[in-house]
Amino acid sequence: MTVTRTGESAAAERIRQAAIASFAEVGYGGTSTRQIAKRLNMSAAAMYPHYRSKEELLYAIALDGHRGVLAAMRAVDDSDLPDSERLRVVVEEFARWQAEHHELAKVVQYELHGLTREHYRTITAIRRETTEVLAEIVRRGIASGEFTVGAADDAVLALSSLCVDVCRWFPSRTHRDPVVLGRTYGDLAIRMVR
Amino acid sequence: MTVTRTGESAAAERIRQAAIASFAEVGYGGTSTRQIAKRLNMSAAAMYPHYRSKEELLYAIALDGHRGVLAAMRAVDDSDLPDSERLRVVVEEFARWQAEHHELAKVVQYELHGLTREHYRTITAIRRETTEVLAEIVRRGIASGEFTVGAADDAVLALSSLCVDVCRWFPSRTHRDPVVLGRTYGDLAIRMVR
DNA sequence: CGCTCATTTCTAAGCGCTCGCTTATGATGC
DNA sequence: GCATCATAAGCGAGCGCTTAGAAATGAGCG
Repeated sequence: MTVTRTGESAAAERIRQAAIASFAEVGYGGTSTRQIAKRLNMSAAAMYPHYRSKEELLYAIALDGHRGVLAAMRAVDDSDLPDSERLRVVVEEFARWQAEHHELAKVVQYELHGLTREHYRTITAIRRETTEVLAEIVRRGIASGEFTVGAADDAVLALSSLCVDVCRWFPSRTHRDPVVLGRTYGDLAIRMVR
Repeated sequence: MTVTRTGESAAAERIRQAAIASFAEVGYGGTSTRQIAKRLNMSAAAMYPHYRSKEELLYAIALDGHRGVLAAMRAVDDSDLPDSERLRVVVEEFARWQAEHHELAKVVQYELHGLTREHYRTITAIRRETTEVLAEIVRRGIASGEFTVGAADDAVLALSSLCVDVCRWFPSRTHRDPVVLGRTYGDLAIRMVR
């Protein structure tokens, strides 16, 4: 997941990683471009050949993160599975991803206020696709009678909330393993809708 | 809930409210003391007779918020109720509070990185008390056999997550009424543990 | 009620520092 | 030898916070 993407220099990747760490720790507004550079023993201006501004750096991170979680969920979503199993697997992966990438996830979930209006819109469009993955499963489960929960929208909202919030506290004294956490949350998800 | 507290000037209250709005919108690091003053048509220095620093202002807000949600939950917690009803009422109130005070809640949940180490410790101590309110209910429900969920700790974590995350997205197109949201979340909570 | 006086809370100005970002220029590698 | 990526230096603006002093406030008292 820290694989260098095609068409991107290793330095750009390192800058993004340093920015993620700092944004997650003290927020976008609380991070200066000089702090990011310092983490890499670079000069303060070294970022600008790779990202034209601090906002573009945030946008690149947000785009990467949102695409990452969407791809991860779609990769494990299998419409041939029984509805309960299908939901379990997807929630497992959602929660696991938030734990595994908790710093990136923090930026993705809490620091978007630093984006321009246009960039923000692009990001929320991807977010809607992520929600839709869960929504389709829940709607089908209700239609088939396998889920007994009343309102599909509310259940989807709650399931998303549950998973998203992982990045706020992970890791904790009691939870350090993303896979174990995923299994726990997968179980709780099924309890909630069935 | 916006009642002026004893021993506090009206100006201090107005400054806190302006700071909450700005911290919630662009983060603690993204807010300058001049921006807070501007919202009140005050000079930039007007804050300092009331709060000795920007960090003390954040601390006052965080303290107020954490005490508020703890008091709200304790006020509705009734140990004579059946475990399910008891849990429902408390979760209802927790979720409702996060929705009702979503700006304050955002600061309380996401901006604590601006606190000194010592202030942070004081805050997390209050937070543990809040978790404990839920934990006692869940543990008792499991002991009595009314709840079938396996791990009490995991269930408490998930219930907290569910409620805390409300402040991240509230209000939305589909959810604007804190009381209605509370009822929805109360139901989902019981489904999760029973 | 009107008046005084100490205290509190405001404003204008500004200190030293850091901010995001640009420029000019030198090093690096296909 | 040309594009790419780094650097040091620095621009104008804004940062948290302090100071000096003016205005507002409220208690005590004739």
